[in-house]
Amino acid sequence: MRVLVAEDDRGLREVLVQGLEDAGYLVDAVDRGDDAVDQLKFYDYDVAILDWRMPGLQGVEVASWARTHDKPTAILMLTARDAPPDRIQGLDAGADDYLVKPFDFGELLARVRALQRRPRGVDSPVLTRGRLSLDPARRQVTVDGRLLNLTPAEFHITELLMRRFPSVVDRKAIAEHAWRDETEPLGSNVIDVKMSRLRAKLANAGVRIVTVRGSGFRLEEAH
Amino acid sequence: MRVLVAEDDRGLREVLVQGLEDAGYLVDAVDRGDDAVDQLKFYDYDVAILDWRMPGLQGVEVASWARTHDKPTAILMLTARDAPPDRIQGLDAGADDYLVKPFDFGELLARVRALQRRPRGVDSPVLTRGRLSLDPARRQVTVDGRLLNLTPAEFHITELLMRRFPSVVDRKAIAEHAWRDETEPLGSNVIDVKMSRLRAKLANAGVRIVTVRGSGFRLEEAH
DNA sequence: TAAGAATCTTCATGAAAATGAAAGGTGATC
DNA sequence: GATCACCTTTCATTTTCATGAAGATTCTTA
Repeated sequence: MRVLVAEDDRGLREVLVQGLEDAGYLVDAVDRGDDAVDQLKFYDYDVAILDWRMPGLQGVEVASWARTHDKPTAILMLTARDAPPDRIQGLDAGADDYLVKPFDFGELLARVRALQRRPRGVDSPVLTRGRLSLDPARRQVTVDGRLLNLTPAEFHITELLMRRFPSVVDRKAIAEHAWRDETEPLGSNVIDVKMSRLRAKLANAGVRIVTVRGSGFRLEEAH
Repeated sequence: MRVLVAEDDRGLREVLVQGLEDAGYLVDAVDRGDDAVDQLKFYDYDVAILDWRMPGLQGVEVASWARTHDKPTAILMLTARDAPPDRIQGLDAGADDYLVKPFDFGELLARVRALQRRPRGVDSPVLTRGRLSLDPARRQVTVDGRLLNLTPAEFHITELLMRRFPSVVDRKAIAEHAWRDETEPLGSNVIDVKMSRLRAKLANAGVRIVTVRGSGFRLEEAH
């Protein structure tokens, strides 16, 4: 398992490197944010431990760089700041976890283990497909920056189709994710009606809802 | 997106439910660990928020149940205990994240969003034979990238033949996999009809359906 | 609190696709 | 060459899906 440590405080950096190596990890360390980006360019790290504030680039900036460049690396942010807004910013920028300094080293190891355990893909906080993008935090859907006006149900369905892309999403899953009582839509044709409306609204979004007869629906990038 | 809340403190539970619903989630709430397991059995939640200690089953126990039963749900643990050893135990039991009470609600939402990004399950293994390939997740079959238009029954049969390759698949197995009531096709010649149509569609797929008289059918790579 | 707007659901209708029964043909096996 | 298993095509039926419109419900706002 390969781990990247980006921390400008020399003492802490050495503690991290030593401790992680003792725990059996292969560790590379840098002391600047831009150096961290360079490392991420060339190596596939399982986990990157980033300090919140560093020379060069901030931790958040490194995180969102990694996300926008589809890096498979899980990101653990270290921060001295304990104010929630900062943490939220970190998480929404694409960090997978964070830890407030000072921290217990055993806990850091546990969090690293938790991060490497989940097969973490490369989902940026904002889902994008074709010209369409969906921001879960803001609950907004845009096409080329132009805001789409979706109803709650339509939003849920769109989010589900985007998250499951390119898989087929069956009616049961749609019912579970977009209705409080999931038995309700299954007896009627509500789902079909929603799909019809959604298709109309997504008409020019570089994306298309394909029906898979007998199975469900699937999102497809329009050619 | 569907979220499960398991928290025995009524006040906190209601705050969670209300806040999450305001944020657009569909929320189910229980106040016991064993009830949480029941819910997880029945629904595909995207995220489960579990209190550390609850009547019935502890949060950790629910987490490890979910893990051993391959549930796609991401788990966020709530704990009043701030001692590192406990946190470590929670993470190692299969929780994906945890939050120490009292917490900032905005941070909880950010963490839930981070957990939702987690890609679910295993990637669909694409079955390939000859020029033919079948993607179970997309429910589509292609020959050299060209999309084949198969009916549900045809798709099921193709999938079965490919999975069992190079074995012979008997009519009973075909009936079981492609029909809801597997006794139905056995009295008639429906299977033969399907096979005929399928053969036509697979004509140029580098693959052939061979009849094994008296036994069933088998896929064969065309030479 | 009541009016108005937005959203959701049901209904009706039409179209498209999939299915299964039937009938006649083909080829292997004894 | 007779029989049996399988093949193929046709066609009527059934299932599934799409969509417009209207009524019902929920939410917002005055």
